[in-house]
Amino acid sequence: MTLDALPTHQGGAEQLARLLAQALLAGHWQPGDVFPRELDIGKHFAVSRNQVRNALTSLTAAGLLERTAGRGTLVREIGDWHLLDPLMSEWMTGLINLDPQLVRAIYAFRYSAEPVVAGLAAQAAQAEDIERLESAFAGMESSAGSVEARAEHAEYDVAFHDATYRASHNLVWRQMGHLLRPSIMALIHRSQHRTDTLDDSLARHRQVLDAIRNRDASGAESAAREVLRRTAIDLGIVN
Amino acid sequence: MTLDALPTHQGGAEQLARLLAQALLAGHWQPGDVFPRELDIGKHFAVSRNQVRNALTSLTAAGLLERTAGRGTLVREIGDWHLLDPLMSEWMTGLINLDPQLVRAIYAFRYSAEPVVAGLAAQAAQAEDIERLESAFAGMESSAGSVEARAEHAEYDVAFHDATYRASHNLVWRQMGHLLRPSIMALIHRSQHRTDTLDDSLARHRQVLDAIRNRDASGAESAAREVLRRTAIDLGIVN
DNA sequence: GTCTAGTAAATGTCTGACATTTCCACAAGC
DNA sequence: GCTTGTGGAAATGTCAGACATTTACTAGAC
Repeated sequence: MTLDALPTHQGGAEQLARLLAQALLAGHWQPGDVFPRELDIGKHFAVSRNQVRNALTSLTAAGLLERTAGRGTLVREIGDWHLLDPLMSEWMTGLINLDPQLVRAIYAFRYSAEPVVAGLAAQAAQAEDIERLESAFAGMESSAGSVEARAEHAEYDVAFHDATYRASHNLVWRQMGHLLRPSIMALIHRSQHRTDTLDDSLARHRQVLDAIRNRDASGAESAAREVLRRTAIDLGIVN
Repeated sequence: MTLDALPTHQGGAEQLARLLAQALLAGHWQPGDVFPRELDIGKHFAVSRNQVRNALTSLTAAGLLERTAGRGTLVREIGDWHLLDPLMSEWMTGLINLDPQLVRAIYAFRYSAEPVVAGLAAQAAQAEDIERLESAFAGMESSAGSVEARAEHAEYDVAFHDATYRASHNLVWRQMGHLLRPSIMALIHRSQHRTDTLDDSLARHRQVLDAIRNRDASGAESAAREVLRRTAIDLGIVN
């Protein structure tokens, strides 16, 4: 794999890191491949060696690359990637072609975790948390009708789940929710929402909201599970 | 807070990053405080500005610091820390004086998550997973008697929990377990194990192992909950 | 008083040189 | 023939200095 296939670069080291990372996430290089040298990258994108090094430092920190003085830069295998690294999370945003294996793993995680989180939220939610959930749900409702508002609907959907994690009032879960944002977005974009299934999805979200509002922990748990069952159907994981 | 209270530094930028990060994790600086300037740090530890910048880049990536050209470096509040960053995980290893707020948050997360993980493990565990759990438990048993084997016992304890996460056969949970390693270690070191409580802890771990071996998901869930109740008592969170 | 220009101080960036590590080839010695 | 050592090439790692950019503060003009 050469650099020629990549789009032209514009901006600082962060942009360059994002560009290279997404190329790696899309599988443009195979694990074990040697990555281009610093000087070549710098020459190709017309940036200083400093910028290249800063970018490569990020990719290395995320477990995508392995660098050794004298040998060069190697591409690591998927199992070594730091999926929960915030940088990864950022790079995955807007990336639609996720590995199917990864999609299933993330779904399975959410199916096991999110009911618990919803239960915690029902216990710990405060007024502002309820407000966030309500406004996200209202956004989902208002953007449910039209087809062109699909992106907007996805935003509100993600906001709803994020608000749920946040309402648990646990530092770790909250971060988890933040990190899962792009994954959830990818799942939503993969799931084909027809209008009838959309109504069903809305109804299930509403039950989560109501249960949290009523401080009904076990109700929130089962409602969250129902939301994810709906997601599974839309994803084609089950029928 | 000045730099004078910190131990002397020896090694590269990673060592320096670790040193500064641990000082931050221990709460030596308050959120909002200004962090020492690059040149001062370099002078104090007798390292080049480059090393300092590399170290500070890591701390910034982990959400510990916020740097702005012209203003300087500020310490961010605990809610902004990237607790799930692998770097954090590394820095927390061997650190016994964790922020109490952090200890409670991590414990609360484990109390909500680990039962679910144990349940998944009971469903998905394969022969090698059971083996890992068994050998970890055997190590815990053999090192339970003597006082001098306390560090060894902690190792096996951590290995047991790690094996549980791994047995869930979910990529995300597995990484989660890996990231939680140092936190779990810190929790174990904080908990004062007397010999009588240690027997109790062992018995509860055994129940988790048995439930997973018998593919008893709900049994594993409640057993894992019991293990964490024991931990809570040892931590002094509850009586 | 208020706005503005200027100045100091901090982080960000570029550049070139040098250090260190690794691999490879080639030759010497047993 | 096999090992061993030695040297050079190539890659990343480190350093030092100058310069750029951003920010906050201050002094002065009006």
